[in-house]
Amino acid sequence: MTPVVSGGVRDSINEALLDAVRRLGVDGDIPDLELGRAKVAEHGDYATSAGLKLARVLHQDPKAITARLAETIHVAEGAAIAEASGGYVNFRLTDAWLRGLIGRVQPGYGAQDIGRGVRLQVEFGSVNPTGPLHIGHGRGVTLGDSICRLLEFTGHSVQREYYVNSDNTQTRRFGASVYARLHGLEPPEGGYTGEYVIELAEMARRDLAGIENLAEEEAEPKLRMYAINKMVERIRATVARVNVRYDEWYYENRLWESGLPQEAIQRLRESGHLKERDGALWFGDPSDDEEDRVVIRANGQPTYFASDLGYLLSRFEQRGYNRVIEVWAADHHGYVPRMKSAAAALGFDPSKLVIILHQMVNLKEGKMSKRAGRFVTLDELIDRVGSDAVRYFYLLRSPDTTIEFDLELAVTQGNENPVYYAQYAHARLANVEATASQRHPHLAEKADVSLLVHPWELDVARQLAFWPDVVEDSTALLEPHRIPYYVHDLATEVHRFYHAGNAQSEHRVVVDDPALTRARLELCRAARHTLKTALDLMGVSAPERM
RNA sequence: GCCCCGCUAGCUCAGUGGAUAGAGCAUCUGUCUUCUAAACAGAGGGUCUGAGGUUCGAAUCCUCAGCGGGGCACCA
Repeated sequence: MTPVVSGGVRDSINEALLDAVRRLGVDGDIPDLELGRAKVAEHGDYATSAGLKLARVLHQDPKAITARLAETIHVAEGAAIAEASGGYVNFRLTDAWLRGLIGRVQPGYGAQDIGRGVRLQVEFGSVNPTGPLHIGHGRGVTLGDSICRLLEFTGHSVQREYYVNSDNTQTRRFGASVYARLHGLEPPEGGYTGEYVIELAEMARRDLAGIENLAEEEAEPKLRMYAINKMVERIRATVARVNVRYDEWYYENRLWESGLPQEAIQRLRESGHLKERDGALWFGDPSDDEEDRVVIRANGQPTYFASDLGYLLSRFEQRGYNRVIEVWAADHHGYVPRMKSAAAALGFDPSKLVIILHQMVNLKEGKMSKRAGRFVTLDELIDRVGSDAVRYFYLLRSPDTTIEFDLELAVTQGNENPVYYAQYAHARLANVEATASQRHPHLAEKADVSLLVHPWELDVARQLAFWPDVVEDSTALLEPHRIPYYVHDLATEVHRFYHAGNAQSEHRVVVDDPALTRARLELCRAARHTLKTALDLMGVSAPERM
């Protein structure tokens, strides 16, 4: 069982701050007091501009307010002391509390109960299964997976889903391309020309007896489903290589078989959101100024949008998720308002449909085109730089930033890759712990952490104190990229701590004094657990030796 | 034309409206007979694209402009 820690020291400080503010006589609305990390060491660890904020409300001198706040504030457990500085109140974590924290850090430290068992679905990476994943898709699957890991870590009940398109225009073209290859022909206009389509046709010839004798009308759906299943298998294997897991591969045709799109269309028709025009059926919400969208084409075929209407029913109603998070590449951003207004029209709260957009991944060499079959696949990328580096590299960037993927650089990445820096810190700690157990086989069970007095020791503990904040912020904003930056900061403190022993041997972890060794070991253990936990959230391995 | 994202050190990027804007890489200078040097210590490097505005306070919010990328289907 992972111990659940509810919030970090920042939450305690914030509570103490709010309490003190109320005692100043501020009731009702308290403005955002902006408690954040102090940027300069002399300002302590956390700082708030509460004095400046409250000056307006109280019509008093900010300095006076700040001084009174600093006097009044008592942070629980004596975790931090407050001091006034100009219009700011600064908080400094106390050495005693930092020492106490070390012993409380267990595997899974930083886990929280923000979700309180809320059932939600994260749908991510749902690329048309008409080809292998390329490096752009890699971003979506690793981002989605880490968001899931974060949500699970913070007490949400998460279902991870890949939506498999099977009945849309693209997959039909895919089926038609396989059919063409089966008969030694070039794929039709707008079809898929990659080598793998030829392979699929050959495999289908073996596996589907007599398929080449059927007319296209009959053969294409069979070939399509066959090829899609093969591609899904391959996609599944690829994402597994980067530690991405799905609970469900939800096929589009399943929607139609269970009548959900039909049901959605029926309801929207009744509520007046659908209208006929030019022989087609259109969706439009009279209350917004979005353009109308086709649901059923003039030729009678439904669009992907019809499926998506049913998919909304499937998730919000049939399967009853409280919240659905979708991770899309930014080229789909134009579809966001449509989906939101469709959700609203079907009677769901559109704010429960959270859509995360990530920017594209470009190759410096030139654009990718899936249909032309010219792309660098995710598999190739993993082959070249390794799973850990792939995940770290993707997650390092905010979703809003376009990644310019310099393949040459990625391939030659070795020591300059930040993933090694973090992993090395973990491996070092593991090694030190192994050395200690050899030199001191019978160490005391309990550590006397009061022996930890050096700044480089307490700075490791200080960094550990910040971890729950990072978890909280990453979860609230659904921004896993904050994690690698934290991991880097923690690794820095670990390396410094370790290096103190290189400079002077009495500062090593493993020394003659068993009590001192035991105390430092406790710090190593806490830091190692935290590094491991953070790397896990990224899907990056934490090696014991390198 | 309309919509979305970006513009921060030579390069790649962080930076919930707060104090003196950070990191990695690259460059330069030091540190291994040692618990792992894939490390550590230090130096240089900035008109936060530009102009207005809001605010006690703006890289951050608003408006306009520029540049780059993406999108505006009876494709997804």
